[in-house]
Amino acid sequence: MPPRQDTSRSKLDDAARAGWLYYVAGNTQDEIAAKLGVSRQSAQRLVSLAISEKLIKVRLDHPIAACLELAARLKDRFGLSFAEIVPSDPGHPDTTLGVADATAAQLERRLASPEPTILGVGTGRTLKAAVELLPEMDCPQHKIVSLTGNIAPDGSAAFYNVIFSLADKVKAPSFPMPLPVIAASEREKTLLHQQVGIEKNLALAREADVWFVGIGDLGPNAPLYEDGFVTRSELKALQKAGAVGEMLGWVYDAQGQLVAGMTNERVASAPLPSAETAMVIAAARGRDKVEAIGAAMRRGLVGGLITDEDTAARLLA
Amino acid sequence: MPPRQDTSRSKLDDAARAGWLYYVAGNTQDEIAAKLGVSRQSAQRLVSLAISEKLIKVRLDHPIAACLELAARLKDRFGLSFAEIVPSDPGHPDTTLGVADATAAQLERRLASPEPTILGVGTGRTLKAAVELLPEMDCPQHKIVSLTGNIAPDGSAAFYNVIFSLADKVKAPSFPMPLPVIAASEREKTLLHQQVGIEKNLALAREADVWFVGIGDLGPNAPLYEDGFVTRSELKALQKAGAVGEMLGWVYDAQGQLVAGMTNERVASAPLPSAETAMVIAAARGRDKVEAIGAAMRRGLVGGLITDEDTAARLLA
DNA sequence: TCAGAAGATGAGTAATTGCCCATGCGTATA
DNA sequence: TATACGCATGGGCAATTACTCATCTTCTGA
Repeated sequence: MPPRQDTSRSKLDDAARAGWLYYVAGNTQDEIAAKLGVSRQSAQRLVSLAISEKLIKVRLDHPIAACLELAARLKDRFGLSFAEIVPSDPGHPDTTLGVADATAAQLERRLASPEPTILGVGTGRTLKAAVELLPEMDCPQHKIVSLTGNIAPDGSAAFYNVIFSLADKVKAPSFPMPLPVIAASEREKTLLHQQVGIEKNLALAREADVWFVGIGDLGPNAPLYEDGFVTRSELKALQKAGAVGEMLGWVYDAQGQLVAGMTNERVASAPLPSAETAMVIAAARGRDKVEAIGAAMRRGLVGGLITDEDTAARLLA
Repeated sequence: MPPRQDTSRSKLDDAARAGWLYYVAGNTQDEIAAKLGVSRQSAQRLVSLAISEKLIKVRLDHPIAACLELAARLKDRFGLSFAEIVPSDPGHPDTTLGVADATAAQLERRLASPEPTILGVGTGRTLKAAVELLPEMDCPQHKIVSLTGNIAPDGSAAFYNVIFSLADKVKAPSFPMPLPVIAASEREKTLLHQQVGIEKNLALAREADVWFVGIGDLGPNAPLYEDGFVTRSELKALQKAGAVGEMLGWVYDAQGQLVAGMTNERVASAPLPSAETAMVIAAARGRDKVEAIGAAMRRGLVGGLITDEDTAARLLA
C-alpha cells in the first residue's frame, strides 16, 4: 500500500481528472465513474473535492462580472440584503445613467408581483428618471405612498417629486403628502403632521414593505441647496455641523447620525425606519455622493443599494 | 422601445449574471430565477446560454501527475523545450477538446506579457477553437503575423483561418497574408511572394518570437484534402511519396523531411524555421496524427507540443 | 393588414446530482 | 487479542437540472 501522501496525492489527481471531465469535457458523473473505474458516488465526491480544493477555477468573461463581484462585496461589507451595480460610463454627463434603469427594473419587478405591496417613494433626480423608464402597468393591488412633502419653498409642486407620475403610470392608488418638504418651523411641522390625512399617510409609510429613496450629498452642489430647500447659510451651517449626506431631507453626518437641531427639526418627511422595519433601497451614484452613501450604509439607514461600478469601487476603498 | 441590439445585449448580460450566480456564487437555478425575476426555466436557459456563449470559462488548475510525467518524457525524448499534456477523454467526439483550452491558455499567457512579441499563427481547427476560448484582451504591444495564405482554392476566405478573429479579440495589430494557401504554380507563388506587402510579412514571420501551428495527417481524412487544398489524386501521390504529415501546408515524410517537388513547390506559407530560429509550438491530438506529430518532433520542426494524454502515450510507445 | 416564420415561454417529465445513512475495512489502543 | 475509532464506500432518496413539447408572442415580408 502506498503511504498516505501518495494516496492523497493521487486522490487529488483523480479529483482534478474528474473535475476536468465534468466541467471541461461535459461528462456526467456516471460517465466519469465508468472512465475512472469508481462508483458514481465516488465520482461525485471527486468532483466536489475538485471544487472545494479550488482545483477548478471558474471565471466569467463578461463586463458584468466586475459588477457582480462589487455587489457581493458591498453586501458583505455593509450588511446589505440587496445590492445592484451597473457598469460605469466614465465622463458621461447623465448623472443617473444606468442607475435609473436598474432602479426602474427593480420597481417594475416589485410592482409586477400580484402580492399587494405598500411602496414608499422619496424624491430626486434618480427616482424621477427611473419612473420615466417604467412601462405602463396596471397595479391596483399596490399602494404608493410619498415619504416626503411635495411642496417647494416657493409654494409650487416640488420638481423632482415622483409619486404622481409613478402612480399614474402604474395605475396604483397613491398617497401623496401635500405639505412642504421642509416646514418653516418645528411647530408648523408638528401641526401639519397632525392633520388626519397626513397622519394616515405617515402610518402607511411606517407599514410600507419597501422604500425607494435617493441620497443627496451636502457638498457645494448639494441637491437640497440647488433645489432651494435650504438656503446657502443653512447649507454652510449644516456642513459645519459635520453633515455629509441627506435622505428624504434628513441630514446626517459621517457616522450616519442625524444632525441634531437645524433643518432636521423642520423636515416634514416620514421618519427614517430602523433597518429591520422596512427595506430601504437607495439609488445613487457619483463621486460626490460616495461619502453620503457610505455613511448611510454604515449606520444601516439603507438595506439595499443601486449604484454604479465606479461609485461601488470607491465605497469599498 | 429599445432596438434589437439592446435586447440581445441585455440578454447576454442576464446570461452572464445567471452564470455568475450559478457557478461563482453557487446559487441554485430557483434562486437565480427569483433574483432575476424570471421563471426557473428561463433561468436555466440563461445559465446554459452563458455556457454556450463561452461567457463562463472553466480551467483546471492542477498538474495532473500522469500528464506531467508524460510531458517530461516527451520533452526528454524529443528534445522539446515545452510540452503540455491535457487529460484524454476517450471517445469524446470533439477533436480539439482540452488541447484547444490549453492552447488558449498558452496564447493568453504570452499575450498577457507587456514585452512586445511577434506571434506567428498558422491555421486549423485546433487554433480556431483556441482563439474562441480566449478572453477579450488589449495587446497593442504585440504583432500577430499569419504564417499561411488565407484564400481557399475556391477563392473564398479559408475557413479555418484564425488571424482576424485573434487580432480582433486581443486588439493587436495583425499581418495577414492575402494569397492562396497553395498557389497554382511555383511561378505564381514566387511572384506573389515578391509583392512588397507579402515580403514584409514573410520577414516578420522570420523574426517572430513564437509560432503557434497545427499539424495535419495525410491519411484518408487528411485535413489538407478535406478542406480542398489538395485534390484526391494529389493526396494519393503525396502518400505514395511517403508523406505522413503537414504543418502550414508543408508536407513531410516519416523522418520529418519535406517531400520534394509536388505541392511543396507551390505552398505559399512562410518557410519552416530551423529549430533554433523561433519557438514553434504545435497543438494537435488524435490517433491519426501520432505519426505526423512524431515525425515533426524527431526532425526538430517543433520545439513545443500541446497534446492529450492518449496521443502523448502513443508518441512515446 | 395578414399569413408565416422565428423565437420566447411555461408545463411537464426524465435525467442527473447532492446528501444522509448504514456498512465494512483498516488501524490504533487498552 | 478485543474493542473502538476513523474513514471510505455504495444504496437510496430528495433536490436540482436538462430537455421536450405545445402554446403564445413578435417580427417579416408580401
